[in-house]
Amino acid sequence: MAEKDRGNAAGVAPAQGAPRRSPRQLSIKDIARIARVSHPTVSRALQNSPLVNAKTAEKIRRIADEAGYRASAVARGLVTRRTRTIGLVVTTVADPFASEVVCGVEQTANDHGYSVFLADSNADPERERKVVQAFAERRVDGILVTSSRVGALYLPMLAQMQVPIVLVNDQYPGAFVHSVMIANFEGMRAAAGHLVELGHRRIAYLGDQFGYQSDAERLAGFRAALESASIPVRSQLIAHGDGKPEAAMAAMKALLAARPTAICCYNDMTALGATHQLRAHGLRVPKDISVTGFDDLFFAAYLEPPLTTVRQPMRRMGQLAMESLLRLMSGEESVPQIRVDAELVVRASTARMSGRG
Amino acid sequence: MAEKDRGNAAGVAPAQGAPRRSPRQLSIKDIARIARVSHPTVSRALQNSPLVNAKTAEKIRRIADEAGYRASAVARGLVTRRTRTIGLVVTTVADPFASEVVCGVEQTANDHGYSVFLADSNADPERERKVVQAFAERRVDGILVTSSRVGALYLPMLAQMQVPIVLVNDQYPGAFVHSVMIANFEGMRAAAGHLVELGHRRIAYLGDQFGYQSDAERLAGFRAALESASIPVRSQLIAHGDGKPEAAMAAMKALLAARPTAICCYNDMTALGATHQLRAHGLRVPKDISVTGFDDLFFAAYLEPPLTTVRQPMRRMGQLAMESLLRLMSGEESVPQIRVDAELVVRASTARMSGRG
DNA sequence: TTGTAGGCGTTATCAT
DNA sequence: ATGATAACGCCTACAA
Repeated sequence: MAEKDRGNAAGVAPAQGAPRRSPRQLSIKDIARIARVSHPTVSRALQNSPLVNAKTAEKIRRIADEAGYRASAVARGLVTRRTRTIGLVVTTVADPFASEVVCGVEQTANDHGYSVFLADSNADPERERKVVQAFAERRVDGILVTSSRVGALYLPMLAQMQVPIVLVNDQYPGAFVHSVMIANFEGMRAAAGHLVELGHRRIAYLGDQFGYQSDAERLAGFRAALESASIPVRSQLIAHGDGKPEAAMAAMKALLAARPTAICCYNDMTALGATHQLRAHGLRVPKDISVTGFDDLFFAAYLEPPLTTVRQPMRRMGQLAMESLLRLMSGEESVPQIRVDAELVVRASTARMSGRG
Repeated sequence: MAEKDRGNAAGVAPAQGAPRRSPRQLSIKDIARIARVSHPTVSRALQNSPLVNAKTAEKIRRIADEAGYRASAVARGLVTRRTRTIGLVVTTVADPFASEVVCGVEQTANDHGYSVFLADSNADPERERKVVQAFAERRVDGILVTSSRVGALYLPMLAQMQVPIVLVNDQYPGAFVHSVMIANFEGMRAAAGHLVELGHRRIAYLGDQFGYQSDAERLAGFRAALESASIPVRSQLIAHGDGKPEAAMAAMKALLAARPTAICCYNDMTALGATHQLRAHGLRVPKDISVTGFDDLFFAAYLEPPLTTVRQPMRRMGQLAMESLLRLMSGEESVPQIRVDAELVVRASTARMSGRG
C-alpha cells in the first residue's frame, strides 16, 4: 500500500499503456493519509491553528513540505469566497508612468499575500469592458485602475460586482469615491511659475487631449501662474498632443508659429517629442527656448539637457492606492480622495529668458 | 415564492437587523431557478453547447445577461483543473524592456482567454521563490519568466509543479528547454562592426555584470567584430555596469582612462548613463566619441543625438513566448529555442572617427 | 485535540 | 434535449 501511495510524482516514467502523464497534484487528503490523520487536521496544521497538537502539527508540516504540497488557492477561494486576488487595469504597461505605478502596486499586494491580475486596455473602451468582466469572473476581491480614459464606464459594472475600486490619476474623478491623485494644479502652477520667474512671458502649454481631468487641472494651474503675474493667456500658445512623443512633435510644430520662449509640457513623454521638434528647427534648449515636463520619469535626468520637470512619486502612489484598496477589502473605511504632492525638480532645460523674444 | 427568489441584489436596503450587505453573487442555480431549468442546462446554454434547444438556450442567455450573471472561473477551475491563467515573473516592471515584453504577453494571453498574474522579483532570489510558490498555489497553467537572474532556481520547482515554463532572454538558457532569445551575438557584432567600418579602432564595451549569458553573448559578438578586423581587444576597454544608467556612469568614468573613440553599450539604459558621463567630461557625441545601445527603447530615437542601437522586437518576443506557452499548455510540442533576429538601427550617435585618436 | 459531515459553484457522467 | 447526481479540493461547523 505504501508502495502504491507514492505515486510517480518524482518523474518516474509512466507505466506501459498509460500515456497519461502528470500524475495529478497531491491534495490535502493525500497528506492526511500519509500523516495518518484526517484532512481537517492537516488543514489546521498548515494554518498554524492552535487547535492542533504541536508535535502533530510539526510532523504534518514536515510531511507536506517534503511532499512539496501546495494548498490549492482556487479550492480555498471557492469556500472562503475570497480569492486574495486583485485586478489591475492600465491603458498600457509599456507606458513608463503606468509601469512605475504597477510596480508599487505589485510590491504592496505581494507583501500582503495578494496576487495581481494585470490587464492592458489599450485605451479601448470595448477591451476595457472585457477586461473588467474577466476580473469579475475571476472573482477578484478588488480592482485598481490607472489613468483610465473611460472611468464612467465602470459605474454600472461596479454596481454588479460589489467589489471596491480605487483609481489612480483617473480622468473622471467625480464619478468615483476612491482615488489617488497627484496635485495637478499645484504641480503645473509651480512649473509655469518657475518660467515666469525666469522672465518668460510668451509661455506655451502643450497638453494631452486624452488627459481630460488631469489635463484640465494642469492647464488650470498653468493659467493661474500666468494670471497671477498678469500675463495674458493666449490661445495660440495652447496646443494638445496625446501624451506621447510622436503627437507632441506635431503639436509643437504648430505652436512654433506663436514664437514661445518657454513651454510647459503635459508630461515627460510630451517634452521628449517637443524637444526633438525644437532641435529639428534649430532651436537650442534652454538657450532659445525653455522646456518643462511632468512625471520625472527615469530618463528625465539623463536627457541633454537634463529636464526640468514636476515629480510624481509614482511607485508610492501605486502603494497608496493598494493600501487604500486593502482597507476597503477588509471592510474598513478609507480616505476617499488621496491627494499626493507634486515636486518641481529644476534641472537644465529651463533658463532665464534671453534675446530672441 | 417568486417574490422571495428575487433577493435584493439590485441594491435594495437590507432588511432591519440584517447588517450584512453584499447579498452574495448569483450562482448558476439562481439562473436555473429563474429560467425553470436545471443548472446543468444553464451551464450548457452558456457554453453554447449544441446539446441544448436553441430557444431554451436563447432564453437562458437572455436571463443570465439581464441578471448580470458571471460564471465563477474559480469554481470552473476547480472541476476542470485548468484555470486559464498564467504566471508572469519579471525582475521589475519598471524596466522598459520588461514592460514591453509584458505588454506583448498580456495582449496575446487575453486574446486567447487567459488572464495573467504579474509578479516582480526585484532580482531577489528569495522573493522569486515566493512568487513562484504563489503561482503554484494559484494553479496557473503555465509560467513565463523574463530576464531571470536565477533561472537555475526554477528546476526543482518546475519538477513539482508540472506546468510548462517559457523563458524570455533568460540568463541561463542551458538549463531550460523552452525560451525566446534575441540574437545577442549577431546584434552586438553588427553594432561593433558598424563602428569598425566608421574607422574606429579603440572601441570599448560597457556590459552588464548581471547579464550573464546575454552579456557573454554580446561581448562575444563585440570581440568577433573587432577580431575579424584584426583589432586587438584590450581589457582596459572592457567594463561592466548593471544595466542601469547610474552604474553605467561609474563604469564609463573608469573606461575614459583608456581613451576610447567609440563605445558599445550592453543596452540603451547603459548608453543613457554612459552618454551622460561623457558630457560631464566635455566630450561630444558623436564628434569626439561614438556610442551604441541595444534594445531600441522608446526614447532612443528622441535622445540628443538620436541613439544608434540594436533593435529587439520586445513586444513580439512577448507574443512569441506566450504563443509557445499556449502550445505547450495544450499538450503540443513547441520549438524549444526560438531565436529572434536583432536589427541594427543607425542614428546619429555614431560617426566616422575624427582627430582625437 | 481530533474526526465527520456538509457545502462552496461549477462541469461531467450518467440516466431518462 | 434535459435532469439527477457526483465530483473537484478545501474550510468550517459540529460532534466525539
